[in-house]
Amino acid sequence: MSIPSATEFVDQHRPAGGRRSDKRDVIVEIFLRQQGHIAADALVDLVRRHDARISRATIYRTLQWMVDAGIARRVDFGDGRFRFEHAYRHPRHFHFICKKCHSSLEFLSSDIETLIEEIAAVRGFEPDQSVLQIYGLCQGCRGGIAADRASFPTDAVFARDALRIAIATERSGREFYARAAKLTRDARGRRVFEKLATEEIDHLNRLERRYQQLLDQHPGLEQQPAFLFFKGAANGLFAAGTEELKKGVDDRKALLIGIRCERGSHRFFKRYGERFEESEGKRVFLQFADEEREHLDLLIREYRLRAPRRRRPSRDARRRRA
Amino acid sequence: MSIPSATEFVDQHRPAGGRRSDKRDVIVEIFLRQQGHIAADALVDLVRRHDARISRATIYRTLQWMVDAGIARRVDFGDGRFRFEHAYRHPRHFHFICKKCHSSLEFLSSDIETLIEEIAAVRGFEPDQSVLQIYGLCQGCRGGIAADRASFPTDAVFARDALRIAIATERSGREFYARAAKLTRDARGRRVFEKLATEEIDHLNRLERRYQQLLDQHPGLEQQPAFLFFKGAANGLFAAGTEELKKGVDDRKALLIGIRCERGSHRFFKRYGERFEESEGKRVFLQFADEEREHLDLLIREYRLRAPRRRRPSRDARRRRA
DNA sequence: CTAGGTGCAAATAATTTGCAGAGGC
DNA sequence: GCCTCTGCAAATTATTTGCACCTAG
Repeated sequence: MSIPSATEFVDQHRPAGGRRSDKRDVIVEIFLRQQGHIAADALVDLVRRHDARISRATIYRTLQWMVDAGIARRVDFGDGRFRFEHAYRHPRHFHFICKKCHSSLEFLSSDIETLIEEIAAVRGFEPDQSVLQIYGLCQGCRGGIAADRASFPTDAVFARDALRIAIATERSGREFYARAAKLTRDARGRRVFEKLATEEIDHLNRLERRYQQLLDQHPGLEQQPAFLFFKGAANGLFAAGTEELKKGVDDRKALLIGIRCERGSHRFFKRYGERFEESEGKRVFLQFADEEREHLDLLIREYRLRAPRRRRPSRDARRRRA
Repeated sequence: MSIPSATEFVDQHRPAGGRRSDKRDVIVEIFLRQQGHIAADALVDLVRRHDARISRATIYRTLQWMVDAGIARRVDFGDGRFRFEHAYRHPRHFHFICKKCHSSLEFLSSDIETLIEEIAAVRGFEPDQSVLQIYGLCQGCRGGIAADRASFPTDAVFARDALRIAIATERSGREFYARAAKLTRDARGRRVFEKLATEEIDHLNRLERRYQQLLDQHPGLEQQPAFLFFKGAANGLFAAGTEELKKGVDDRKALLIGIRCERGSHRFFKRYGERFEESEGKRVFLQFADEEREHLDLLIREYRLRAPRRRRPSRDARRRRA
């Protein structure tokens, strides 16, 4: 389950019944080396520099082949020509497009995607892919400081942001459980929350170590602007639990609240992670989802072990028995 | 300040130093009669049916002229040709595009637009216009019931949705003030909240009358699917106030809370209304914004009138005086 | 041997432009 | 009369295709 190399990535996507060809391999290889998007014509230039005998038609055909195979995506900035960007370690995303210098910034927003899905459901539409392009002026062209166009692999930034979301989620979980422990009078319930809080701290530490590792691997990564924006993920998950705390909570109830939170977290990360092509970021999402799932299973087992508190049989029952 | 007719709309947008021409007028007139979007070629057919001597080039040139003047918008569905839609009583919007039957549904989401602005600000980008196209399968092509393609003027649906948001906001305001009145122990504070609640009911009634009027004007309008989606507007505004109620509130504090809520509401509707071309929906937004502003001013005056409660001078002060 | 793959040149398709003449102000 | 608008045909631009040839399996 490790991340494939570029060659493996292409091989995985190669359609059955196709033949190999040196020229196509050259074109694909040069294409995959590109950061961001490239127009067909620009790719022709690049390829020609390498081998002048490769014709323009072949390059167009290969581009089409890559799009069909899922190796490339065709994007349209509305200026009458298509650009292509590769999918290798490069999730689908949205674009800010500068009208002046024609540069573009990439980003993704889980919140926007969630809203799109909600609205589509209301209108009975089954969305398949969304194109969001925001035209305007970039920082540089507005006379501000130009954002550094250092070409970090999107994948690394994506992984970083995925980890940041995971960390934010754990933090918010830790805070919730700590607060819950303070508020809970029932001793057993309190102990459950305390344990949950400790576990969140453990998990948080692990995530933070992994984050640090990633930063060590890519010096300067932390300063890269955000790629993946999210608000709902971390904020929404624990909100529902807060209300219930007021009613007083015993150990089983506490476990139930924990189960609900972990399940929400698990689902969000699972669902979101599944949306992406193989990449470090996808792995962060899915791994975190798995970890939440494990924790969830543990809580469920714990819940089942604790028999419901014996209640004094009701007056009716006592009378009937007598 | 009434809504201009189509002719007035064109005249308002006509650039200075241009000359009139019958042919162009014909093209513009036929174009403005269209619902939804139309490809240049299709417009050529339509215009030719009216006057066969108008050349293709003139129609392309007029289309360009309309886009420059802000009468038309050019939209790109990525299939290699542009479509045009007019701006007259037709706010900018997003599209669901069916990959099978090539139909399209229009919608707008204040929440998505807010998120876009927030993200743009973080990335230092100054957004000017956003293109959001969601490709997939429409209800009809999925084998469900086809949505009725009854061609309601977008403007009417937009106005309806704007009123719905305003009504939802008032409702949530009324509920908040009623709850606040119940929770407030201080008699003067309670009376302030009670008065606010009554005022909201008045306002709500007025809005509902207006809504009914609109429905009477356009039979079948209520059944049209939603065009404008919103979640944040009504929900978010009164949330902050709820926390404060717990701390106990006197009349001045109650007024302050009311002021904050009305101000939030005013700002949202003002800002959102200003984004649109002249239309019934824009008017609903701006009028509602004005009404909130009036209410706000009233509250502020009321607040100023009420002197702060006299406090017993502190022990230090008494000692100093002695 | 045969189904793809490739090169070349020609075709396409939507849109734009040069230029001569028509027409609004 | 001047400057803009219009019609026609030719140009442009990015992309696709027909066809003869090539080559991997």
